[in-house]
Amino acid sequence: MDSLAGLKRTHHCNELGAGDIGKEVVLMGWVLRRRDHGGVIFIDLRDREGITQVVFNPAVNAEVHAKAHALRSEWVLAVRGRVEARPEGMANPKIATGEIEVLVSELRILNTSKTPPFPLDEEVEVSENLRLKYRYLDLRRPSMAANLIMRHRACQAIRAYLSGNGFLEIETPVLTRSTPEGARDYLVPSRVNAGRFYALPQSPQLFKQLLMVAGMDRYYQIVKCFRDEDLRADRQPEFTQIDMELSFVDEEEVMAINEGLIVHLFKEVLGVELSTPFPRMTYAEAVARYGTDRPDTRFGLELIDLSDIVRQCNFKVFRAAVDGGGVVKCINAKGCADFSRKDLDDLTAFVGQFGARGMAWVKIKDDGSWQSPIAKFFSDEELVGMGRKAGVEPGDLLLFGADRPEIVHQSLAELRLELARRLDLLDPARLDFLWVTDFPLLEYDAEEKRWVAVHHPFTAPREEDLEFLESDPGRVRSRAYDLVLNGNEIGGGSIRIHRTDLQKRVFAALGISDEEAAEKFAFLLQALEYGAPPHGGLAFGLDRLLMLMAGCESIRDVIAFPKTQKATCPLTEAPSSVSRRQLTELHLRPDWKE
RNA sequence: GGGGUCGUAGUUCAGUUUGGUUAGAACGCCGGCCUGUCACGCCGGAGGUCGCGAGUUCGAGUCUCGUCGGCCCCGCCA
Repeated sequence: MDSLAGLKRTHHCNELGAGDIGKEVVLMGWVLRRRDHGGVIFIDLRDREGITQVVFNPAVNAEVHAKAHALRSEWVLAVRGRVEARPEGMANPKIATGEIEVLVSELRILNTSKTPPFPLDEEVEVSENLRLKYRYLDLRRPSMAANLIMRHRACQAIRAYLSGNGFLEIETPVLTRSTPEGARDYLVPSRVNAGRFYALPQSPQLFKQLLMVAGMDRYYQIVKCFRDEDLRADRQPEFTQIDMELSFVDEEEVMAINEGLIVHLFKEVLGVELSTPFPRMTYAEAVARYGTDRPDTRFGLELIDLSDIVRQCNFKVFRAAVDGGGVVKCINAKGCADFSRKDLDDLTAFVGQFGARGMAWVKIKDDGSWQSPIAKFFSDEELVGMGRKAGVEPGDLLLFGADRPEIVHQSLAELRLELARRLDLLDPARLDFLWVTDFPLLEYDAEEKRWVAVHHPFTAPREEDLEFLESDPGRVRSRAYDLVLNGNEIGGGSIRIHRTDLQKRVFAALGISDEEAAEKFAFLLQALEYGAPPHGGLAFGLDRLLMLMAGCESIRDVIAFPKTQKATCPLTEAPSSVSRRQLTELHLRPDWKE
């Protein structure tokens, strides 16, 4: 093994090109592949940035060539040599440095390596568990390195933009207090205060409001947040938000500044020019047309409301749904009348996951007649009415949902996406941003038998709806807004309540008593009494945003050290058990078996 | 808490439907040959608790039950 002493790297492995021919250079990196011809030996040398072919020629330097015979995958090398043009017709267009190679005159073996447990050349998919266990190897793979480089550039672009727009980057505590509402907290026991616990923040929500009261005017932070809930492809127990808050603004200004941020980010990182303002849609319209508050607007297949038409019909399922306060809606899958019985059964099972108890369908035949198990239940007038409203043409397929609105909306919204996947309607090149506004302030939680905040309890209600806060809470709209990209919620925020009296009224509407509010939120209510300015903000889910920008299927691919679906880390084997003594110090008595 | 799916060589997989000789392939690895390759090529070789545990059977990678783990989803995630 050799020393680095006296040798300095001159270039990364992506840098050299035809313009460098003749230069003496020093490269350092890992052996990606070796091609040993017995005579000449080629090594693809890889570092974070790219790949360069280095050549050992026995005719040029027999000693160095002999040494190179021993090289194996992932050994760490320093090479000194001259940049040479590749022989005529030997250029490799697949790599950035493909026009040249480095003819090595000095080889130093800085470290050897065991044979890696999986190939690092991206030719085969490797199980994610193994990748996570050897994440330091997985991250050497060019695509993963590129994701982390992109993440860095995104964070730099975000900081530059926000700093340039008067935002201060201010850190908030990670050890803070548990507050009711929202996700389950990660708790940290206090050694110094027996029986007391810190909570890791679900978001810096209250601190950023306090910073507004403190006169900081504009705050941002790229910050870790923690939620102890079950994981998904786009959900990790710790994740990163771009968090911000602004004083003396209304929702228009918050949205305008964030459109600017997104435009800047996509230009800097992806070189994509976006046009603003982004389209907007109210929550009510989004749910009515798409069944969801985060519609993917890259394709049609919108929901069509037939409730009024079938109100009196003879099909019991439809009539009962409407009579019971539900709705009947359909999707017109244009040109899908050739779906087989099995296709329809699959789709019925698919919507079943979301609570739909069945799925009626109609195929429109070439002569315009309806082929359907349920057609016989409808009058001509009803058939004509439905057909007209759904815009049917021969060859179309109508798929129906009839139930409580939540079930119809969720199942048809998911069905719409499933159809789009099957029909290949999701254009990966398109970036459809959409602001969704006018969310309801509260929704009724049947399980808890009380009203809960749709966004969070500090969201300001719309002034003109305030009169209904006590009499008809579900009717009150909030000053909240979400930003949606291709059907993914990438950010959300609101104008906050900045007056104590209103905050107390909202707590009351949420069934939080004065005593409980005083106990849990005293610091916030008190702060609002000392000249809190009008303020509002927004937070982006950075991991999710980067996942979409990188075209990945999972946020794990844009996080250096993510956790598995069971919230474990195969690399460190966290979470781990701890010593009896540590528990005792924390005043915890275990009730589990070792 | 629930549903689905996967677990076989270092890796990616086939074999499981219908139980039956010595569990295969490709890549990787090791050795040999090879001076223009770039997923180099040619020859040879090593490498397996079939996730784990019970059960059924003359016999289990294959069937049954349980269990552990990965991934996807529902619930949950203000």
